[in-house]
Amino acid sequence: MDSNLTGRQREILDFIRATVETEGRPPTRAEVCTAFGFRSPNAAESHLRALAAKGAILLEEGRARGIRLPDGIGLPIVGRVAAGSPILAVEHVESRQQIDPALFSPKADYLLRVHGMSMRDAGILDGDLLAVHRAPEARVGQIVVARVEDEVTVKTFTRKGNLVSLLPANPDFEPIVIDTRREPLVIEGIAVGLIRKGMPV
Amino acid sequence: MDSNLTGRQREILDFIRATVETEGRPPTRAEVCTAFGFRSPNAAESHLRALAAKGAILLEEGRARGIRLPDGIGLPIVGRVAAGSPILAVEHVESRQQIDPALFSPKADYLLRVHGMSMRDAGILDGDLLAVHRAPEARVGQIVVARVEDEVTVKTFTRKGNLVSLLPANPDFEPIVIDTRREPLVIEGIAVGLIRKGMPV
DNA sequence: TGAGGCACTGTATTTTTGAACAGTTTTCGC
DNA sequence: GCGAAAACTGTTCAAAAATACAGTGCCTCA
Repeated sequence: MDSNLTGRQREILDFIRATVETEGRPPTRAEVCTAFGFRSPNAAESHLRALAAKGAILLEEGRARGIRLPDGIGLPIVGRVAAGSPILAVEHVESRQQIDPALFSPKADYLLRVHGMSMRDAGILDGDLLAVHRAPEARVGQIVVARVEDEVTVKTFTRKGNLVSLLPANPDFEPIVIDTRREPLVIEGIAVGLIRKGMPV
Repeated sequence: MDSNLTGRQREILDFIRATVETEGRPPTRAEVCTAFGFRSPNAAESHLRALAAKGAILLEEGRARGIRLPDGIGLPIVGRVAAGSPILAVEHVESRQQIDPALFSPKADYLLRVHGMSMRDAGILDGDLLAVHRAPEARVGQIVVARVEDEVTVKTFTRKGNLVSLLPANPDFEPIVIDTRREPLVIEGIAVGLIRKGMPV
């Protein structure tokens, strides 16, 4: 939806987003012009048309500031991940949650629904939404989302040379040890926070 | 700031908030008129003036939809609560967090910063932000924020007749038992969710 | 009881915006 | 080096929006 934009169109879209964020309303054509130094309102107009044609924005005709940003997208909630497909593939997105990614730091890229109790002692329970920042690498001690043999798992990351250990936080579970010379280990991201909706009764 | 508004002014302000929420931009005078059935744009105009005079909104003159809502306040984060003062007293509010209260259900009224590990086995750790819905009563099994002898504590609520037990979720801690005929027990709210910002390293 | 604030009607005028029409320059794939 | 899309300039005009001015009815409070 957002991907096939030209560089300039992306800049314009970012400006619209920023304006909505900081001023609480979309910009006018004229405001786009001053922001980018255009001398003709039609420069803005045609960019908006292009963005609307690509579905990046919606234009309501005849209304002042009639630019709509297609819905508050929010963070995707990723459920069970099928083997061999990327974690953010559409079929894994259960729903979306309207949350500011910058609530966490570094920013969260998605929320992973946690299955099982293997991280219980780290206060990560079954059903929790783990806020994950996409990152290809991790430091020792960080809680990571990793993919091992096409299984997505949440564990604490440690490493000794080529030997990576993924540690559970629950004595009922066994660590996963991987020799990275033989088996590939894909870090999908690092945990940056957690959201629990509702409390177990 | 928000309190000394007339009934009608409050309605108008709520409408403005709703419009920003659903449409992503503030309403025009004309839109206020149609929403309330006014026949004169000046009805809207004077209400906006009144709201601006009371600081409930900011008006930018000469701009279409030039209504600004003074910043999204968000949920208060309550830190340590001093003895004898209400939990939402200003001096307890560490800061505020821009989160939709309706993320949780029932809605969260504030976020309580958790101190200590007495609820560890319920996945509630030191430093977590507990989303709390204000409620004067609780059902057995719910995790509550309670005030006992001027101490604010988070525990699981149980009751047998006049005997209320507040159970920790950690064997290192002792339950608190209260005879409600003798000691008063104030339920400040029930836990409806949890947010953890950052992960222990 | 009458002065003042609130909540409106009604009309008019100016700005701000959106949007159409007609062109020019640049970039880039082919 | 041709042609098309992208990225603009410049001008114009009508609709949308802000805003001023002149009133009316109702309620409250002194």
